[in-house]
Amino acid sequence: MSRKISTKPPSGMRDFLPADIARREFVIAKVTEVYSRYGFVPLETPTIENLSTLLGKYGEEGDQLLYRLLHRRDSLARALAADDVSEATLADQGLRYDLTVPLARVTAQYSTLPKFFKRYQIQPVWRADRPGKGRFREFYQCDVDITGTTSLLAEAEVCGAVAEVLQSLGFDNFTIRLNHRALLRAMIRAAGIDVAQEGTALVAVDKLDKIGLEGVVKELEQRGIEAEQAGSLLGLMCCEDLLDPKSELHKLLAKIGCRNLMQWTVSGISAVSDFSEEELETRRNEMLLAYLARLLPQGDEAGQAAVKELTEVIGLLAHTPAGAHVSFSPHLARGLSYYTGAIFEIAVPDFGGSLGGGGRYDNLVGMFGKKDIPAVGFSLGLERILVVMEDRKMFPDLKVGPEVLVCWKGVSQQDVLKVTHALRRSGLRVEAYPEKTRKLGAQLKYADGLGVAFAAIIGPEEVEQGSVTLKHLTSGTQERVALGDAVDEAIARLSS
RNA sequence: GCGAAUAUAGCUCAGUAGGUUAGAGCGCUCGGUUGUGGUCCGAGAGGUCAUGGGUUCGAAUCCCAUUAUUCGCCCCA
Repeated sequence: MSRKISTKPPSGMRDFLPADIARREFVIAKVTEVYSRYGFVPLETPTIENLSTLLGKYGEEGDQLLYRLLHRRDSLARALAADDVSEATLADQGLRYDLTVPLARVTAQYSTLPKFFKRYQIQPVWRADRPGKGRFREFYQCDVDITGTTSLLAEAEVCGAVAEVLQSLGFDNFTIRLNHRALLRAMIRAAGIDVAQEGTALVAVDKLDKIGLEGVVKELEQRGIEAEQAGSLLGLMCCEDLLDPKSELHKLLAKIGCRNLMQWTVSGISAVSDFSEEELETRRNEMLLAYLARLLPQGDEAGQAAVKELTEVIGLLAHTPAGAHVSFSPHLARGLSYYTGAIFEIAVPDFGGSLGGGGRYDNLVGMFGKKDIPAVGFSLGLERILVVMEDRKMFPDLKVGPEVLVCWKGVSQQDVLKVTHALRRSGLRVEAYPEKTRKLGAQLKYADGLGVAFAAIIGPEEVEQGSVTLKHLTSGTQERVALGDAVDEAIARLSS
């Protein structure tokens, strides 16, 4: 025996055994079916991209999580011999980090693509991240994107497609959270926070669900943002809570001494008054947007435009499968830096982390130095979906492997193959026991372990009369039938 | 990147006042005579106790380092 070598796959990466593949393919089949019905076409791009393609698209954090590939052969020797040897000089390529940037590259590269390129792409991506539950270093994303238009109909289409995928998989209580990059920026401005602090502020707010209001204020203070500004930001981002004078948020702002609190409360009352009581239930999103429009300075055109855009998107989404699931979430902030407009994220109850996310990115294609092409897309995380579906036992009984094992004794291997093929011609999934055994029992035991429904037993007598003995393993009953149509009938009879 | 815990058979785990030959369950192999599995009974194989060093007459057990895994923090699908 040679030295022991670890047989585990690398950390954060997995082997997909046959049963895993069955579940993955089940989900992928639904995804492709829905996406193609929405008019999306498939695309695949290389595992490896040049670092120049990848770097600078995902923000600083993202750049650090890239898997980088060393130069090869002579150029590696040259890189090592150079004066300044670092991660940056030793690598020139990397594994793709997502599917959006490769799409942007492809869109910039091929002028022959349709003006409105609707593509879906289901491939693995790699991130040199710390693995955890539902979090891997190699994982599949299922992306849909539409390039070439700023029309909000595109937003509605990608959200509708994603919602329909989730519905067809059996999810009913998911939420598509919706926000807007420009709105986030407007809220930060309105709170009196320096735009340079935007990134750090959003990171802190993103933790709201985890650490609570007080926690966010503390976190923001640690990052050099004063309590009052922090409070104002929270007031804007959680304005729904402002409508309730008894909410935690109200107490917090009062404690901090937020100057706007009184005026904001009044705006809230007036925003609510435009809607009937019934409408407040059904049109919560529109009401919140109307409220936010009052909270932001009227002169902030970018902010007001963002509110208007979101209102339109929500109006359009009402006519798609996403309509009932969309929820305007002003504190939603997504990490990737390339988003420019609407941003989305999918949440399901009792699962930390999202099933997917997306948004509009109008400047990404232009970063390749060609003309700007606007785009919007949505990405589903396949493993997240699988984790949740497994937890909730949402999979049907997926058949995998053969349904018949040919067991034999006292006959030639030629006879075994003859019968095996005859059974396969009936459309059955058939495996033949490959080795000669002394005991038939060993073969039946193997059949049991395989999980096949039937054993097809042949011996000299069966070969003689061109028949086969079919044994139904769960019931133990068996019949000897002639090869051919009689097999189908016997299988149906024994299965029932 | 920081903190904590864990590492014994293919799998799940027992096993400390340091003491012969390291155990169990499951799984695996063989047997309980002819062409019938699951249950039952019997037998067997399988471990340099993560790796390297130290303390000791003696280490799976105590100490140190390394590696890997898991869980928090950070960030994300």
